[in-house]
Amino acid sequence: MPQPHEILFRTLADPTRRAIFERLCRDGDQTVVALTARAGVSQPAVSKHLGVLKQAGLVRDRHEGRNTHYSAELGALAPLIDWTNQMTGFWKSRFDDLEDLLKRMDQ
Amino acid sequence: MPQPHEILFRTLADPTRRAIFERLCRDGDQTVVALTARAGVSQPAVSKHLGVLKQAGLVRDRHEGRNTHYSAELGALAPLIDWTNQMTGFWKSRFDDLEDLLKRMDQ
DNA sequence: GCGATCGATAACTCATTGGCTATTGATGAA
DNA sequence: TTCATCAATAGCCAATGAGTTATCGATCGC
Repeated sequence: MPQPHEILFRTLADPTRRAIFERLCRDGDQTVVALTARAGVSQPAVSKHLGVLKQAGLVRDRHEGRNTHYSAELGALAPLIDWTNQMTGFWKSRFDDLEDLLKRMDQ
Repeated sequence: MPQPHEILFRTLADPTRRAIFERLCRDGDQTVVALTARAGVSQPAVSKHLGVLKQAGLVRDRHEGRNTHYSAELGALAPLIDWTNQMTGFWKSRFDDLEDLLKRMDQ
């Protein structure tokens, strides 16, 4: 399977899609109409974005009569956090290596 | 000005570009030829990616004779970390609000 | 000085994708 | 039952952008 952060970066790169996700994080559960009202794009566009977000595991949907409620799935952000930690961690490793080297030279 | 995380998501969405950045994080300073050797794409493509990364503040370049060395600028990742913290933070806020509400109902 | 290498730019192609309108299936209200 | 609303799908279009080859200025080694 592809690295878990791959799909997250790709999914969150689009501003409209990210705005929808942010809205769900800020305000919780939302129906498609509610989201469409503020998205600045058509309802089908919103539905498509929600489909992509769902595919990435970033949202869940819950059917209630003829309404569909979407909500953010914050746990799905974990690979993103892991990735940044790893990137900054690599630097620390190299720094530690340098420290070790200097220590060894000192002896 | 555009939100600082906007350009980061857009820049890091491309796998080839992200791989170049990861390589710089892992192994530090690299010339364009060295990066091209492992990138799986042509040298002009690598140069273009480095230009985009530089525009986003994610890398710095250092000229040394006819070689150009690039290095990762980890501080540029801060807005990404802030963004994820904010998203998860929103959830906590809503949870706190709910707690407050329940408390008030309890009285 | 001369040929070779480094890295950036130009010009182009092609696939991807985000947007739209139209439509349809499903549910709720009258 | 009938009409309206919700949300997803289909089909299309235009813009974006990642890749290519060709080239060019600059620097190094001989």
